[in-house]
Amino acid sequence: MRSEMEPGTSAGTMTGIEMDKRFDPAAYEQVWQRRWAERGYFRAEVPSEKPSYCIMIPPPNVTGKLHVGHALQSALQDLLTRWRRMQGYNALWLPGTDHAGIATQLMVERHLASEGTSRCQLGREKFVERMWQWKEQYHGNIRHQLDLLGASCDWTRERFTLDPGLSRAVREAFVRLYREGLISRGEYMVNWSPALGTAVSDLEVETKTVHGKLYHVAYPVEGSDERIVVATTRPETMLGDTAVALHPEDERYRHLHGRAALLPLVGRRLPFVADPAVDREFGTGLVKITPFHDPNDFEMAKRHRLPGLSVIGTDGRMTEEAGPDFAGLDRFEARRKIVERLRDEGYLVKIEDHVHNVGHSQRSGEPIEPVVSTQWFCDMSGMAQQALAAVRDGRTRLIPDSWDRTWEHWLSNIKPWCISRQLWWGHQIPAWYTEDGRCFVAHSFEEAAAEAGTDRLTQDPDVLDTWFSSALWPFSTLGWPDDTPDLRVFYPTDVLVTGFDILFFWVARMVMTALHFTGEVPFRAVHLTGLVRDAEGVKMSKTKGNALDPTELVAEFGADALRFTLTALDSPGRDIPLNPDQIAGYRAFGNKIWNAARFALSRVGEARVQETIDPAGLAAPERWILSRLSRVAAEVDARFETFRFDEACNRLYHFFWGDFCDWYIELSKPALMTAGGEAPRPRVGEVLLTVLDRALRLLHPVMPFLTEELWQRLPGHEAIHPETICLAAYPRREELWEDAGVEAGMEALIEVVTRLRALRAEMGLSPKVKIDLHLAASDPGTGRLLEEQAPLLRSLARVGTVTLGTAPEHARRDLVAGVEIGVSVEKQEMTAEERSRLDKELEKLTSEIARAEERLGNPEFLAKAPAHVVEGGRARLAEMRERQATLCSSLELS
RNA sequence: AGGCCCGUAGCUCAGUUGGUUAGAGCGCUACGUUGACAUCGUAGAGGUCAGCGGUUCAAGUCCGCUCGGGCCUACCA
Repeated sequence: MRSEMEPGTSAGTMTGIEMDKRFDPAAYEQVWQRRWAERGYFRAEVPSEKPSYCIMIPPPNVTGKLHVGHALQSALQDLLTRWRRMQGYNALWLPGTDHAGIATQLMVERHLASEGTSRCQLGREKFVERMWQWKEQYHGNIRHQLDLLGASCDWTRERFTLDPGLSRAVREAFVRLYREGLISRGEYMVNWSPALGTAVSDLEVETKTVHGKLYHVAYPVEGSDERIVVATTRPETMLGDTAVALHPEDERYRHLHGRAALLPLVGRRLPFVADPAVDREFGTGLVKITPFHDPNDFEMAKRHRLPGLSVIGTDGRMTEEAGPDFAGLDRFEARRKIVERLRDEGYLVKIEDHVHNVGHSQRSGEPIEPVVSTQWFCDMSGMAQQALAAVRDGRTRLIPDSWDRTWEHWLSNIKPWCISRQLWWGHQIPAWYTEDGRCFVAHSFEEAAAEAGTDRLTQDPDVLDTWFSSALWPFSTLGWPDDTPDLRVFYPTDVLVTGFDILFFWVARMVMTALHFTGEVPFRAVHLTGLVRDAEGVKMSKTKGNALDPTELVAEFGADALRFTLTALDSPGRDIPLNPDQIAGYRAFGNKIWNAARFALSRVGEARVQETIDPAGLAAPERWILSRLSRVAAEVDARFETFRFDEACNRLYHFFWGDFCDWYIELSKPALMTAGGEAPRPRVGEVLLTVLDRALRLLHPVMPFLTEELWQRLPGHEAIHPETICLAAYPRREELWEDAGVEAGMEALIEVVTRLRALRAEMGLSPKVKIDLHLAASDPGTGRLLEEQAPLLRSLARVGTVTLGTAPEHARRDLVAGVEIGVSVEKQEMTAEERSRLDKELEKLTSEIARAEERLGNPEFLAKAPAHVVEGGRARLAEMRERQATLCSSLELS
C-alpha cells in the first residue's frame, strides 16, 4: 500500500461508498501522468530479454500545436504501445519533433515583421539564432500536449530533426547519395514560390481550378503577310518565347515548316518546330514555346535544342531580359500591360473565358512560377523500385490496403526530387565551393578543405527540404549511421501510424531511404488514418473556425473519453466526423465504469482480486460472466492485431456496459445484498472484483487514466502487478472459463427477462404488479438453469411465483429462446392496444413463416445450400410456428 | 483524363469468405428514482440498404451501368 496521499488516488484507504458519485478526470489524470513518468514505466531498456516493439512518432512541428488529427494518431500509437507493453514486450514509443523548415521560418518571419524588423535586416547568423530561441521557447508545448493525452512515450529518447545526431545522419545520407551519383546539382525547371523565395517540390504544389482567360494573339509569319494565331493563358511569358510549335502531321501548317514567326512587340524571330506533343484539336493547333517558364515548353525546347530566356525573376517580377518597357513589373501587372499593348497594336485577336488548373504554392497560396534555376536533385527511380517491391511482397503492409494501387502509381511515375530550398532554417547543404567554382561534397568543412586542397571555401547557402531529414527518421532516431544497440534492438520498427495525406511526402520517402541505407523496411505496417472532420463532415480549418482543439476537449471531457471516441471512430479508409456529443457519450461510459467500480468496492466485503478463478463450483451467473470475459479478451486481442480499433472499442463497450453492468452486476445484487435470505452463491465478490480487474486491464490501452485510478483501488490488485496497471499483464483468452452451455442457458434467462419486461409494458402492468410465471424450456439444460436461477427471475422481472411446466389455459403466452412463457395476472382483459399489437406481430410472423416454407420447399435450395443453413432454416421455422401458436392462444383468450 | 472511397434508421456510422429476423451510438416517444450510476434504468417507434440490370437456390454483401457526394494523381498552350 502506498504511503503518500494525493488527490483522487488514495488507493486502499477509500471504500466504494466514499468515492464520489461522479468521476472527475481532472482530479487524477495528470497526477498519474507525472507519476508514471517519474517511475520510468515507459523507458525501454536495452539490452532486454523481452521481445521488442517500436513505434516512431510522426514528428510534429516543433513550434506547432497538436490538432485533433494528432490526438487520433497519438491515441492509436499509445494504444498499441501500451497493449504490447502489457503483453510483455520491451515497448518503445519514441517521441520527437520536426524543424518544419518553411512553416517555422514563416512563423518567425511574421513575428519579426511585427517587431518592425526582418530576416534580411538581421542577416543569416542572427536570424538562425532567433530561430533556435523560438524553438526553445515553444519546444515544451508538444510534450505538454502529449502528456495531457496520456501518451506513454520514452522521453529519454526524444529527438529533434535538427539535433546533432540527426544532422550527422543527414550529412551522411547526403554524402553517400552524392558519391553514388544519385544526388546532383543542375539547372532545371523547378516550382518556384515567389512569396517564399524558394523552390518547392512537386508535392508542395497544389493544383487549383482557376477561372481565367485564354488570350489569342496574332504572330506575323516572317517574309509574308500571313499571321498565325496562338493561344495563351499567360501573355506575359510571350516575352520569353523562342519558337512556335505545331504538330508534324498538321496539314493546315505544312507550309510553315522551316520558316519562322515574328514575336509581336519585340520582333524576335521564332522558328516553327514540329512536335507530336502538340494537340491539333486545342486552340489553333499552334503553341508558343517559352522554354524557361513552362515545364512542357522546357521539355520541348530540350528536344529541339531551343534557347531559353528568363523574363520572370525569382522575385516574381519581370527581368531585364523582358525589355525596358516591362523590366521590374510584377508578373500580373506585366500581363495587363502586355495585353493592353497587344490590343493597341492590333495583335490581340480575342479573349475567351477559360477554366484551367493552376499550380499554387501549398504554403503561401499564390500561383507557382515555373522557373529555371540551379538546384540539388535526388534521383529516386532506383529507390522507388525497391519501395514498390517492399509493398508488393508484404514486407511493409499498408492498412487499409486500398492504398496499394496509389502507391504503385506514384512510385512508378516518380520524378527527381528537388531537395534544395532557399531558406535559412534547416540542414545547410554539405557542399563547399572553391573560389574558382569547383564543388566538394563532404561530411564537414575540414573534409572538404582537405579534398579541395584549400580552406578558401564557401558553403552552399541552401538548406535541404524538411522531408529529407524526416525521410531518415525511423533509423536516424536510433543512432544511424552508427551501429547502436538501440538500432539493433528496435529496427526495423513495427508500425507507423499517420495520415494518408503524407503518404508520399513522408511514408514513401522513408521506405525508399530505409531500404537504400539499411537494406530493411523502416516499419512492417503503416496504419493510415482518415482525416478528422467536424460534426458536419467539413474539413477543419483555422479560417473556418470549426477546428476543435484537443487540449480544450481534454479539459471538457477528459483525455480518456476523447481517446475512446477517436479510437472507436477510426475505421479503415474513411474520414472521421467528430461530434462533441459523441465524446460526451463516451464520458458517460467513463462514469459508468467509475460507478460500477464504486458499487463493487462498496459491496464485496473482504473479497480480493484473484489471479485466476476455477469456475467449478460457481453458480451460472458467475460462470457466464467469466465465459463472456474470456471471449471478449480474445476478440479484443484479435482486433488490435488487425488494427480494427473501432471493433475492439465496440466489444469493450458492450461487454462492460451490457454484459457486466446491465446483467452481471444486477444478477450479483441478490447474492451480495444478504438481506433477502436467498440461498448464498459462492465467491460472488471475488468474481466481481476479478472480472472488474481484467476489464480494466482490457480497457487500459484506450482509457489509461481512469483504469489506473480505479485499478489501484481494487483490493488485491497487487497480486496482478505490485505497482501499476501499465505493466500488468494484458488479459488473454482463458479457455477454462469458456462454457457454451452456460452461455446458452444464461442467454435464455436474459431473453426471458427481456420478454417479460416487454410483456409487462404491452399489457400495461405497472412495475408494482407481481406476476405469476410459468416456464417450459425445450432444452433440459436450460430448464435446469432456469429452475436454479428462479430467484433471479423474481428480482429482475418482478415475478411473484415461478412454476416450471406448461402454463394454465388463461395465461398470456409467449415463446422466446426455446422457452415457453406463461404469464398469469389477476387482470386478464386485453386492451385494444395490446390486441392490435399482437395482431400486427402475428401478421408479420405469418408472412415470415410463408417465406421460410417457400424456401424450404425449394428443391434447389435443399440441394445446393450447405447443411447447416438448411437445418438452421428448419429450426427457425419450427420456432416461428410454435410462437405463432402461442400468440394465437393468447389472442383467443380475450 | 486515370485511379480511389462513400451513398444502410432523423443524425453519425457498423455490417467478416453471399446464408435465417439488417445492427450500434446519439436523437425521439412512453414509463420508471427500493439497494453503483438521471452522465441512470426498462420498453417502443423509425429502414423498398441511392437507382436499374445481371450472376446465384440465396445479394446490403459479387458483377455491370446510371445518379449523387468526397478525395487523389496527371494535365492542353
